[in-house]
Amino acid sequence: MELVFGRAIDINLKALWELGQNLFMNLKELSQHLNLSQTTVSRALNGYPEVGEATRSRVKTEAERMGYRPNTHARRLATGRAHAIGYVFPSDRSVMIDPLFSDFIAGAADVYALQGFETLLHAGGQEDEMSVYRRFAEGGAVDGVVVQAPHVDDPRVALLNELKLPYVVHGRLDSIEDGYAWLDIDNHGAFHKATKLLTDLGHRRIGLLNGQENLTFALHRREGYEKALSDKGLARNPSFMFSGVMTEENGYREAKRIFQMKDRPTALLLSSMLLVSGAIRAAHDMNLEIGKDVSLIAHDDGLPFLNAEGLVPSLTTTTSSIRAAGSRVAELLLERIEKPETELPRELWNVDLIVRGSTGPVTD
Amino acid sequence: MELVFGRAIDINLKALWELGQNLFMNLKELSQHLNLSQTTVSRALNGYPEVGEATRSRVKTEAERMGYRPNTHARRLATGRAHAIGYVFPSDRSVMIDPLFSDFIAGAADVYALQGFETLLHAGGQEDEMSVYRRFAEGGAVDGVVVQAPHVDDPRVALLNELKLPYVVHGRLDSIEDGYAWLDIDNHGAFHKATKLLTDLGHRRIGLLNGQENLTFALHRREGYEKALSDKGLARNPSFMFSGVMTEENGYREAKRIFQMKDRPTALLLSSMLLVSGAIRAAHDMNLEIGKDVSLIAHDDGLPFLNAEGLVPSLTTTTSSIRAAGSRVAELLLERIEKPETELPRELWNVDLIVRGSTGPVTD
DNA sequence: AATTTTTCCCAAACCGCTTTGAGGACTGGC
DNA sequence: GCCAGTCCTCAAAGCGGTTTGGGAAAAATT
Repeated sequence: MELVFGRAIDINLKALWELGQNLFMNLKELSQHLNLSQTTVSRALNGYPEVGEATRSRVKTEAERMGYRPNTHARRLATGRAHAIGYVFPSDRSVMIDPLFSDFIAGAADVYALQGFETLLHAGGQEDEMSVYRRFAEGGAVDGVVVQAPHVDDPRVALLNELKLPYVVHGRLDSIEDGYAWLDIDNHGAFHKATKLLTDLGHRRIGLLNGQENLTFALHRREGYEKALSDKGLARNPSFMFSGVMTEENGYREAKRIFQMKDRPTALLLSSMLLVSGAIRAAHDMNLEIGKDVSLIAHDDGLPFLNAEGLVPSLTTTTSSIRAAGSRVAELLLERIEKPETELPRELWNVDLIVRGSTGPVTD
Repeated sequence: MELVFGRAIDINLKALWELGQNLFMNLKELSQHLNLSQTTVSRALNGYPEVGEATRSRVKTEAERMGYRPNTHARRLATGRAHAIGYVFPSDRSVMIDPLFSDFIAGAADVYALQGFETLLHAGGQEDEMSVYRRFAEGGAVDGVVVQAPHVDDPRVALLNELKLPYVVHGRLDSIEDGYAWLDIDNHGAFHKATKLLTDLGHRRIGLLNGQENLTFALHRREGYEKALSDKGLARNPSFMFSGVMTEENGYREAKRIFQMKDRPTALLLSSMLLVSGAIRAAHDMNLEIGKDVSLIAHDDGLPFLNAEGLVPSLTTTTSSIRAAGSRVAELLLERIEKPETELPRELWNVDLIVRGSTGPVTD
């Protein structure tokens, strides 16, 4: 009787043990199971040459079979590499809500996953943004960070330099191009090109619905626009311009305001497809035919759910995929982490002007 | 000569050491600096009662002054808690590009940051999605995960149960409500309500532009819609319906297709504001006045850059903030991690129908 | 056959933190 | 003056990996 009872317990314990085993097999257990040392098993799994091929394949198949996964944190502690990239969202909410960022990050996350890196997101909370970077760097939480939406004289870059945490900036600090790693699109050139197309078509009153101009990308766009105007001897008219968060609503309100002016602009530049939705609505309201009564050029970040070519009439755009930029920034950052001593990457992407149906000669 | 040389080296080493010190002060160094043991310092910083108030405040101010940050991975290894939540994006790209997700996660990330949790994003890569969950669980990379966009009989839930990794599903598995933690909005009720409003207004031909119906939220919406139709003895007409990715483009194409039918629907239900943009464009094309020639009701997830109330005419919607859902899911998940033994949360949110200007009586 | 080289494997140290179990230095009560 | 009871503090043992510095066996060289 007692024997039987004892056996029952034995079996249960065994089952329990195997359950635990399956869920959390660690290196020690695996190596015991294989009659090898932890060293050898570790080396076999990580592809070190010191271990024989026969042993390696035995270890690998057995590790696979037993469902062994090395503990992330132990590995990171031992190697000193986090295998993670951080994205810190500015506490400024207007940036956070921007769907551009999700696409930018989506492009990057793909690259990271391929390299076995994780993507760490930090948004909001009561912690100071700068302090998050500090913690990331000194706590070894990430191997690098991406700086998004830089503004003029952004303090983040100086901090990251001090912390010696690898980073890549998506955009530039005003006009400074030295001393930090960046990838940017030629916002100045794009809006210069776009404005020039309009002036060449005879437009003399051209409006601009822009993003927040404390962010450099928006600033550069305005500068490109103003440069093209002054090239033709045209004065800028502040009442034709808007700078703010790029939402459908702002697009509608501002486009409508501008369209209602006595000497209204005959053409409009828009910094985002979201502004376009609103502007088109405003044009419909006022019975303005796009491409005829009013010409439109927008910057298209290639958001997959908002297609410029599909609009009626199709939209003339300066086009540059923000998703592709996200991927490329990720690649550059991984390179910097791998070889910190190599030259700082500075990559300026040309932006194509694609002329479609929303632009036409002025018809005053 | 040699002495001087030696001194120069000394100074450099000292400077170097202090540099390293400032960047990576660890617990050992801090405790030596304070003439205390690591235990005491650790306890002082983590608020354990075994340490005197005087000592604690001395430790805290000094740690602050020296810029000490505990190493993330060491802490996680020692405590066994990752202090991180994982979000795995389905490899299906059509989901990934959805701006709804960024808002959902934005809401959550805020909550996590407040609790000192990090948000881990995994998207794409060559690794099998299920395998990512395995790694997250067995490698201890995260303390829990959020399951997004569940589809009928989603395999992820079974896997997570097996792995014993805490999770909360945003949505439900078809009609199953037991055996897993979930938060969902009443999609069935919302679209039933919306459809009923239309039938009450006299509409008898009502179209539906829906999301992908292998996802339960879309399925539930269709069921609510069909239920309301059959309540009135109306038959569903498959040619009035569309199911697919919710983009502006699809909204335009499908709305136009439907508006061009001989006996076109007099009202349209839309599953997303993105579809609305396209449908409005289609209506303009066909010179249909919204709220008069055609009634529109959309589901509004409260995307900050696409405002239903701001449209002209303002849009009748079923409204539920996806951002708020993201926050609440985060809270529930943290609770589950804290107290795994408590009852599984099941939270069904009511959805308000807000009647605005885009719906009117039928005018055949 | 003796020696060198190569191949394969191991024990132990280490990464930086938390936590256990114990001990020294104070109190206060008798 | 002695003892129990607090209050603080500490040394050491994990957590689960990687990496160093050898060492034994097998293969190659002489």
